[in-house]
Amino acid sequence: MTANPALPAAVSPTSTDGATLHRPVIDWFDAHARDLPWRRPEAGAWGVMVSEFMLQQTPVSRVLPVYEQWLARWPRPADLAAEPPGEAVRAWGRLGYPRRALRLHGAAAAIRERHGGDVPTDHAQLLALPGVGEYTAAAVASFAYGQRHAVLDTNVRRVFARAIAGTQYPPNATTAAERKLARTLLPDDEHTAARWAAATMELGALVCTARTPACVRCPIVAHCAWQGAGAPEHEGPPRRGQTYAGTDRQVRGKLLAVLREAITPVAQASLDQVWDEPVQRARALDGLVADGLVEPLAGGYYRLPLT
DNA sequence: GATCCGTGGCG
DNA sequence: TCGCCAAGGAT
Repeated sequence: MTANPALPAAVSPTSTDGATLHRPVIDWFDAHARDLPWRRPEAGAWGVMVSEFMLQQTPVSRVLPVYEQWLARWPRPADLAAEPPGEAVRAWGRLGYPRRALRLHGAAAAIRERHGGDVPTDHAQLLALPGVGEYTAAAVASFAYGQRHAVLDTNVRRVFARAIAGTQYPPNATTAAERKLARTLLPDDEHTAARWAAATMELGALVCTARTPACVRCPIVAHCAWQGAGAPEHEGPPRRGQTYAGTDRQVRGKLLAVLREAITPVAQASLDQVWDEPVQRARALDGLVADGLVEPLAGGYYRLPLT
């Protein structure tokens, strides 16, 4: 990694190092961490994994009720794997991105087949599961099994961007420099590293928030490069806004909402009512079928997938 | 690396 | 009101 002339003092050894931050951040976490169900010991690795799938791009408040119902119905991976994938899609409700439900079902099946029904402890084996990427593999290994991994989600990236790099926001896509920084800042001790991972995420979620950070409540504000620089506004191109109205995603959502509520197969004519434009409507439905979220039947009927 | 993939709350 | 944002992953 080459020195960035735009960030002189921010990354210099005179500002701070990881060890300086560990204690105040972890102490703050011990005092202020939310009591979330997937953080309780009884959640187990499966509970942690379910929560991580649901929390991908979805706020905690909306995940909570679905998570409780999900774990009550499918307390082990094999319980979910025994059901049709469409049941996972139905139980997913309105969490959004329903392909996650399909992947979670697929992960449960893989856990049953390849790991004897137990969520694997090995990072590489976690990463090989459907729907498990770099972040989720590290999160499950760290939160469920107490291992030492750099857990780099949007919260942690924002905390590091401000505290270390001195910028308001991290880059749009995760960079090699960010990964290296996260590894450098990771405490040596395994248990402490796992606490650090959870603590930095929580700090980003509760204090170092995207819109209006509560710096007066920040345990490391005295070490924060961004605050030290006067909290400069983000420069450069705007961070990609995601339009939704009128997109295929909206149409897919409307189609799938009908199918989730239906116990019996749904006729084409019923699906046609959710969107006027026929070309886009057909494209959206084809996409759902291609993704395995919808199963086409003879005679123009559709349902959530049984296989 | 850019794009696609849902949904809803909030300032 | 409406753009922004929320514990990403797959292609």
